[in-house]
Amino acid sequence: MKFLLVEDNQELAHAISSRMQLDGHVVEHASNLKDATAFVETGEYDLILLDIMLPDGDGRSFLKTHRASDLDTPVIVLTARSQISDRIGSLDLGADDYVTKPFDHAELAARCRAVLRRRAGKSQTIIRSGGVEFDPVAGSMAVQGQPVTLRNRELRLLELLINAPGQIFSKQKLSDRLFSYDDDVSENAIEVYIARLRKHLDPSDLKITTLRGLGYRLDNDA
Amino acid sequence: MKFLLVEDNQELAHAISSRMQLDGHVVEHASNLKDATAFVETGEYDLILLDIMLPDGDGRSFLKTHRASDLDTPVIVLTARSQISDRIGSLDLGADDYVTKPFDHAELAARCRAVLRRRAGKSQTIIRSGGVEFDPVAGSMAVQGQPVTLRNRELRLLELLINAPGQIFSKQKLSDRLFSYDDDVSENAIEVYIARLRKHLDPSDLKITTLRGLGYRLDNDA
DNA sequence: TCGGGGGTGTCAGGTCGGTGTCAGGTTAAC
DNA sequence: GTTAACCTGACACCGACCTGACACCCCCGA
Repeated sequence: MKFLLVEDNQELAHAISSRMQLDGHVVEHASNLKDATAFVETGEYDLILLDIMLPDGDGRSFLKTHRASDLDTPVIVLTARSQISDRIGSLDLGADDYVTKPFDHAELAARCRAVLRRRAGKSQTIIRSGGVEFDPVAGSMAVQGQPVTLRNRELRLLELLINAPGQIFSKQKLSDRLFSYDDDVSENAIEVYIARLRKHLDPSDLKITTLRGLGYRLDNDA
Repeated sequence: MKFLLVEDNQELAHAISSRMQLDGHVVEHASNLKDATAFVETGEYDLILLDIMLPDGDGRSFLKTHRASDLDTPVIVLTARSQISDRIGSLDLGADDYVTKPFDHAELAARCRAVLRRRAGKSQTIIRSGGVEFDPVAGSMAVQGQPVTLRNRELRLLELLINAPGQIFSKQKLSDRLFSYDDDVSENAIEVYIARLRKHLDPSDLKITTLRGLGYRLDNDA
């Protein structure tokens, strides 16, 4: 997927784009409205991440003209916490979702996935695989029909893995997605969560395979 | 499907119609009651999205004459965030559903689908679930047949939850929906209202589940 | 203008569950 | 056999959440 990030804070912009690249997305970065407009006119994007406060104007005006020109690229608005009115107003202007700064990168990634999924026409968000039903919106899972309550972290870990079955996730990668910068956790934490998730998945056909020195992978042993 | 959108705010109108077009619908747009009447007399629509506050009158009068002339096109009313009392009348006048601004476009789309789907039967606004009868217009609720009077905030909270049962609402989302921009309330306020609503729902099968770190969810423990 | 009352949000104290760490055991690699 | 990576049961901590009490405010009637 190709994203356009419109954000004037260079540091934050770098953090976001590197995080998005972890997910395999291509990110192009504009620091102001002028550049953003130029980018949109010349390229096609799957998603736009739009900061509201920009040096040369209000992000909402961009959003407005963007929608007015019949472009239907989904937009997620980034706002500061205090500017609640911005979030609400931007929804009216056609934003697909908003995230308040400071935000968890894991959360932003989740929102992006949700928006893209919604846009793909799949209003059906429930993922079924190997005897597991997973509903990220409801935060619920059922294994062989039996409902299982997952905790916050377990949920997010499962969401990561199940969205890319068969892919190898290094512990570093998982750690990056599950935790934010400032809290530095030991790699063992990941091992623990993998174990907990494994227990939940035990009755199903989904197995988490360990690849020594490489990471983990979700497989379907049907 | 062919929709008629009656809305004087041009930006919002454009946002809505472009969104609806994404879903493959044709949208015609009237900015006032006069135009709306002309549209309805000349064309056939599958659904009407009707703003209440219009430059040349109250949308409800349009709704009334519309119903009086035996047209059974479903109508979804768009109202500003306000007291329940403001909405009284619109559903009595034959609206099929209403959405309060500001709204998620995804939510509006969902309401549209719901209205069109249940159009086969009768227009039904009272929600019955798990021993609870909820009438959002009258602002009344009954648990196991016993009438319960809810306060304004409790009503709006219940309304949010019951319209999307099984979905997780973060505290921030609930806060955005329940309160307006200028008053910034602590997250604890949400917790308090959840508790108050829980007490009311106690005799019923509807339970509000806490998902630590994620939010709340309305479940039916039938 | 005053007083009352219902609705509303805050606060403080308490509870409890998720969370990450640790230590010791197990397994794979060489 | 040695080593490093990984697994896992137990545990303590911290913060999210709950809740009873309270102060505030707006509306109403006197």
